[in-house]
Amino acid sequence: MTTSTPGGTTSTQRTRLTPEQRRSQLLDLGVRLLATRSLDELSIDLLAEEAGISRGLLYHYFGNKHDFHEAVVRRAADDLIAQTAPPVDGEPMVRLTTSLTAYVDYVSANYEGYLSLVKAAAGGNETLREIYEEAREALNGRVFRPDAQSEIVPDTPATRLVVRGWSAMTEELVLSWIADPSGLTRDELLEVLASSLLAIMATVPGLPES
Amino acid sequence: MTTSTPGGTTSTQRTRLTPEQRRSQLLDLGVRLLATRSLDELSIDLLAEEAGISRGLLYHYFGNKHDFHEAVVRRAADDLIAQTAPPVDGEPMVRLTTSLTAYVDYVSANYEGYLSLVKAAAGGNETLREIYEEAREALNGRVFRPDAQSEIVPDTPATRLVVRGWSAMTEELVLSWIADPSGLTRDELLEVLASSLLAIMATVPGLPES
DNA sequence: TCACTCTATTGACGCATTTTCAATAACGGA
DNA sequence: TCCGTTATTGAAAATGCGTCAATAGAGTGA
Repeated sequence: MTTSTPGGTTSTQRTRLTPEQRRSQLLDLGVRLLATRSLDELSIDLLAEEAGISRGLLYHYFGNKHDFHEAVVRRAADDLIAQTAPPVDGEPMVRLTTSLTAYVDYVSANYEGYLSLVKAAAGGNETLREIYEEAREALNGRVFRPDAQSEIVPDTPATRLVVRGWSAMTEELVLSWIADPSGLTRDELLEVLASSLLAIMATVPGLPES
Repeated sequence: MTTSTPGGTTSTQRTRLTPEQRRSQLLDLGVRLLATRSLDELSIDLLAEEAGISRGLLYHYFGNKHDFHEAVVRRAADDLIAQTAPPVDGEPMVRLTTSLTAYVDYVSANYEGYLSLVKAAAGGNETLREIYEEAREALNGRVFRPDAQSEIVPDTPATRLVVRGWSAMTEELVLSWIADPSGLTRDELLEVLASSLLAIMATVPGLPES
């Protein structure tokens, strides 16, 4: 004799949203929660409670915990790329500076979102790393110019490598600076970032004069 | 009727080690296994099987899975610091170069161990990050000189920040270079790393002439 | 205003993995 | 050779992920 009355005495009050609203809510929440915790420190229980939903609903929208994480990271990455797009034309260095400024301001404004992205990259599986790599590549690619000779940096294996390094430095600098801005103003930070790209490039052996 | 004969027919053969030996074995194994998997992809079952022990024993030595992870990361960090210690005296730049060389060679030789350290840092909880921070700090500190005026870089908030950035670049460059060494020889890489530290420092505003 | 349909949402169950703990057996000393 | 200490075990409890049939909001047509 199986009494099947889910809910029991106190019938729970449901709030029914459109799929897009719910999905969006969950992703936003995920970005926030995953900025400070790692994935396995985040229980579905907590997530569901914070969102005010049942555990089951998460599985309706995202297949499982990892897929959810992936979706969260992808949202953070897309957001980053979209909001830091460089201007289509102008002087190369001006374009770079503009893009850099947008990057610094974006990370300042979306510290949590950016952290969930970065953390996922190092800690996570192949897919997560790919999402991060893609975002990183999109940012790095702005340093090179597919067209014309107006590129800031010549495109060789060595410079590709070094730009990766500069990119890592930029990320670390911006995150650390936000955590403790004493020592540099925002503009000084930007100046250091832009100048150091050129300065570092000058140390790479065997490059044609720019 | 509860037959309580653990082991059943085939009595298992135990190998009894001293606590230090066992701890060491488990940590080494952990470093190796966590280089390619993330913590939740590593089951205690697998770990126990690889080590040739029962699941229970792991909990005797390390309280739980996370504590084990922490111990693994701490070992990797200690190892790194010990093996890349700079010479006690000599020209500042020579000491730096020596230490840098040791760093590059260490990461080359211990790619897996270094990866478990780095992955843990970014992906993990507060404690893990602290362990990484500590190691990073120990490495960065070598750029500054607590004594005398023979320091390579003056010690100010701004330079502290920038050295962090340079350090992140170094890590990224070395890891990427190991993954794909085309483009630069080992010596060229070292040259780029050392020179770029100076080059980047030159871009920091408001520093006394060195 | 009232069925009626569609589907967002739920809660309990099944399963895998972690964690606990009393029982067991290897080693060293007398 | 016996004995005590403690490294080690295995089974059972606890915890957390994932599934699924059942439930209830919200719009629609009469």
